[in-house]
Amino acid sequence: MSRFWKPGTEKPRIIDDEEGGVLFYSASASSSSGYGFSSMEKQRQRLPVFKYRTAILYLVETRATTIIVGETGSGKTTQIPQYLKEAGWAEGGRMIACTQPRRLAVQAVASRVAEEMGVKLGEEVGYTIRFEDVTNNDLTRVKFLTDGVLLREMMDDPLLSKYSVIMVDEAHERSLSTDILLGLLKKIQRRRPELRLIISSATIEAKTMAAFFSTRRHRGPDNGPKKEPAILSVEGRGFSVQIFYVEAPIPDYLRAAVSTVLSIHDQEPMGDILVFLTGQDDIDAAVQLITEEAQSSRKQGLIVLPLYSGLPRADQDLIFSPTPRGKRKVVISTNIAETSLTLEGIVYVVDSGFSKQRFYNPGFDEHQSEITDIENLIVAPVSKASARQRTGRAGRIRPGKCYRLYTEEYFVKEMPAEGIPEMQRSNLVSCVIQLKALGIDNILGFDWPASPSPEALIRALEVLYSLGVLDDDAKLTSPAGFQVAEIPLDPMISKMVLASVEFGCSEEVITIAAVLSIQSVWFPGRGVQKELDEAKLRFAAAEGDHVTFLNVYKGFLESGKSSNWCHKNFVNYHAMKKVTEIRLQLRRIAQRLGIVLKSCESDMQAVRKAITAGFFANACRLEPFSHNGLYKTIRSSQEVYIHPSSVLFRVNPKWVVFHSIVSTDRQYMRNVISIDPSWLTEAAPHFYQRQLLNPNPSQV
DNA sequence: GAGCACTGC
Repeated sequence: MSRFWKPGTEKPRIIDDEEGGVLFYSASASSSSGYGFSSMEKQRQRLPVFKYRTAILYLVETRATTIIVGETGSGKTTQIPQYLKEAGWAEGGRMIACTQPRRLAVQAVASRVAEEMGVKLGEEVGYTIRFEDVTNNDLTRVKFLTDGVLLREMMDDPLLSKYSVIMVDEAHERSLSTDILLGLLKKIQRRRPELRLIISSATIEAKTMAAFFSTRRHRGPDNGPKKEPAILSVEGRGFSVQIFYVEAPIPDYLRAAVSTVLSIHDQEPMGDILVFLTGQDDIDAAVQLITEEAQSSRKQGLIVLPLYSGLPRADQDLIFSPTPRGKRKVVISTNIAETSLTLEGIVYVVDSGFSKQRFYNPGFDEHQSEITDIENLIVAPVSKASARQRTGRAGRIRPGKCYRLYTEEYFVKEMPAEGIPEMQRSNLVSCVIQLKALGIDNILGFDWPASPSPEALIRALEVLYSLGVLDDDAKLTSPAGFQVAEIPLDPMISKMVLASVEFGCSEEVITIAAVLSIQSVWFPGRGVQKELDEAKLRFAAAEGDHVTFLNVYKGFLESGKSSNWCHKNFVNYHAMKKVTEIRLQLRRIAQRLGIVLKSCESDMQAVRKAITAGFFANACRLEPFSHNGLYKTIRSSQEVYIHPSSVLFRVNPKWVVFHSIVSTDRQYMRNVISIDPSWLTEAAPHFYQRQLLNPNPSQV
């Protein structure tokens, strides 16, 4: 392999900070390496990361793990994989991998890199995301993929042996799959000392990450790479953003945001405004208030647009249309604009300091009044890291301004430095089964970048045990456990799919599984509620929502997958296309697993039994003499109601199972199907004892 | 008769 620093040039300078074996590297100010003359090369050399090229390659060669802290615009994501390739890390049939948390980013980065390298996408440079594998086994040397896909690859190749370097990008986001991946990569490193890791993060939290990867206690052979990770900091290329705080805490961030927008419009030069609020309700209200205020005070030139993921596609696209001359665009957004979408042309950011965050309470205390074992969405303060990210959105085209709707004292003294990793805020059922499938037996002792609570892990193990996926020794059962792990769905849905074989309705249940893994089959939008309700009635099935989905899917197929048909029936065309994609993938996996694909035609009892086999833990009984539709869960007697969007709303069958709960002032069951209670004991005799089911037989 | 931050396989 070639050497990475040029012979005769100065060796990279390394400064030891004497803390935990972590090294900081400081690049010499200029880089004189004259290489490449094309304009593409010149563009590449102008990126901030370029002057660290030698340093990065030096560290990757000498260290098992290198942590790169880089702000946006540093060029690290597109350049580092190319540096590695140029330095020979993809020689001898080996590959360089670079992971991203999101599909769109994978596609965008891969095509950019292919373009810079002057190769056809899918050959030397390729990418893999769910449903799309644009790689070539013989040719691809640099591969971009989502971290979820890399995790799946580990099921076939647990040591990821074809990769010489794996770069995990956006690690600061601490997503569930990034954290699982990091934990597993650390394990792989012990077995494969030649494997190099690059962890790329936007925040200084890098030190925590370095501590995680530091393995000085287990000294390896002296000839291998040094085990202590190095941290290298690469500056970004954003413009400066001036930050303003409120002087005293404000009671109502919605109104404060509205008035801030109006005064920016009054007093500041042209430039678009991005406002971060928490959710659809706040955003729609703010859009209306700003529009009204602007009209009543005859302010001209404001284009106010909402932005959240539930918005119809066409409305989302409005955000990207260029602002007409003399106008000012105001985008009111959830934190979708913090990471997933980048808006160009933003000069002003207004940050409420809040976002909706998922929290999970595994709930073992039976006396607590709040509902447990449910993921909840709660409005909570953001972290400093998020606040900085939001601020940075104002400095992409020229120096900008950021208005924080909280005090500087709050920011400095009270705002947490980092958000809580998703691992510590989620139900871990999927996560645990993935580790089990990779042969990690001691889940409680697994070395996580951020340990989840033992309660959450135990709860996940319990659920998997009750599904028959884990045995008494907490090992995957065969074949059910291995099959459930192989199916890329929530384990309860996967179990439902497996059970459908015995009831002869796998074709129908696979459709239901696909629908349950997307947001909604219905077209979003509150303005057309009445029409949507009427449209739903055309498909409504007495059995419940799952059978209703089958009717929608059937109609969609009979229309020839027509977008026009969807439009007429208030069905979301993009969602239905995704359903057909997921369905195809599931059919392929089912065939590989030897699952018999069979339709039960109109036998909906078979379908309901299969659903019960996966979701028996979500069984509920209507309270006797209940006049307002109060149900109680069988497992823990928690009070729940059927959501008004369900076709079973006000129908209130005696026994139901639900797919999920939305928790507001009440707990609402979403996607509900009526069942016969005897199916519960058939599906999970160990879980339901007969006496629990029939405390009062006369009322059943 | 009510309300869904955001990803991903």
